[in-house]
Order: sequence, then C-alpha cells, then structure tokens
Amino acid sequence: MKLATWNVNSLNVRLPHVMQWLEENPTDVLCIQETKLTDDKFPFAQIEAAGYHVVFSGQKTYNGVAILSKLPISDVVKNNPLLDDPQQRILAATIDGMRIVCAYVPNGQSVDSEKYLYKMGWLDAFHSWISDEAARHPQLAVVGDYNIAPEDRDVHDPAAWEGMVHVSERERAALRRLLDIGLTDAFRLFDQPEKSYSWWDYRGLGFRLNKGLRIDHILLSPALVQRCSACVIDRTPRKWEQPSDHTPVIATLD
DNA sequence: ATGGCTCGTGTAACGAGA
Repeated sequence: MKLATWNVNSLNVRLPHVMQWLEENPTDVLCIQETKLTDDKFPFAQIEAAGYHVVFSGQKTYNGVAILSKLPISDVVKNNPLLDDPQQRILAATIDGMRIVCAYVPNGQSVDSEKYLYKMGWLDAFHSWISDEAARHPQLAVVGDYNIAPEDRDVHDPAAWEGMVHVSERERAALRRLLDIGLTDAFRLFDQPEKSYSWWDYRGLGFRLNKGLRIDHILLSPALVQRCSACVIDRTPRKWEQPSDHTPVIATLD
C-alpha cells in the first residue's frame, strides 16, 4: 500500500491538483495539511466520488488537516488530547490495522517570535502524546509537514539558513526526540538523490533553482519500517500551474 | 539589500506562510 503526505496550501485552490495527482498516482492513504477550510466547506462529496473515505478537521483561514483513504477509517481523534490548542493541526485515525497521525507542525515564523515558543511547546506536547500512541499502536505512522529540516543535507544553503527557524538546533532536537521514541524517517531508509527537498519558496525562482527544504516527513514505527520498501518525493505537481509550495512524499508499505 | 510569491479575507492592503 502507498501512504502519502502533502501540504496543499489551500484545498479550495488545490482540489483539482489533489484529484489529478490521485488519478495518476494510486494512493491508499493521503494525509493533507493546510486545507484552510472550515468543515462546512470541506469538499467531501468530490473526494468520496473519487472512491475515498475522508475525515477532516479545519478552521477559518489557517491550518486544517484531512485524511483520505481507500479503506474505511475508524477511531478518529482530532487534536492532541494533551494540549488545549484552538488551531486545527492534528488528525489521527486507524486504517487497515495501522494508526495514522496526520500533523501540521507550527511554522514558528522566526526564532525570536512568540510563534517559535508556541511551536516548541506544541512539539513538547506532541512528543508526550506520540509516546503514548507508539506504546498503544505497534503499527504507527506519524506523517505531515513538520516545518523542520532534520539535517544540513535537507537544506539547499545550510550556511544561509544556520540558526534560522526550520533548522535551529532546538527544533532539530525536538525532532530527534520524536525519533528516539522509536520512529524512523522513512526517506532516509533508502539511497536518495542529493538535494532532495519537499518545499520551495514561491519567490525568487525557488523551485527552478532548487532552493528548497525537506520539511515534510513520514515517520514509521519499527513494525512499519519492516514493511517499507520505498520512500520518494514526487516533484511533479510542483511543476503544474498554480502549484502548492510543498510536494507529496510517498512511502510504499508491503 | 528583508525584497522576491501565494494564500484568505473581503473587495484594499495585510498577515501568514517557510
């Protein structure tokens, strides 16, 4: 089965891209971030017509997450029960015996901002909750837009980005703590092309010059690592007209 | 060089994203 994550930067704008991408790339579970839609405006009918079950949790203007699945979805949890967070950034569900967590980690804006403190506190609570989920669910996948580039090789210009939000040591340490629970970055299970990124700035020819960051991740528990035979980033939809600034990451689980 | 582009909101700029 194929499990994918994609920050679509407005599902209202990107629904045609999602539909086209799913047609061309048979995917069993797709986790979406930044739907930017209240639940009453979520386009569930179009998605169901394409043969998917779907659950979603959104709000006005910002954030919002969804899980699309060919197989039925059960035991849905919205948000981290350990954090009182008005922002809709987390959706967890059980599909085909796997526990799937779809997460949109806060951006953080800049290391000296209030939003950075919110990001760090959010990640701390996320770690506590995911520890519980890992203990409860041997087959666990924690996927989404982490807004953290794990290592310098995940950054197009590490010198220019040193200490900045998305690459700061505190953020990287928070991500390593998640891995220390027993999760593995599926992308690094395999040989990958150099300069592989999942996000490129809209400005300044970011994509054409491959000035990107790898900040979208699929983290797998040991039982799912055993099943994982591939993990790739699909740059194709970033080349389409009016693209999201992120592009899908896909893991194959046998 | 602090901009560069794209969203939603709401119908003009502005905040946010990364």
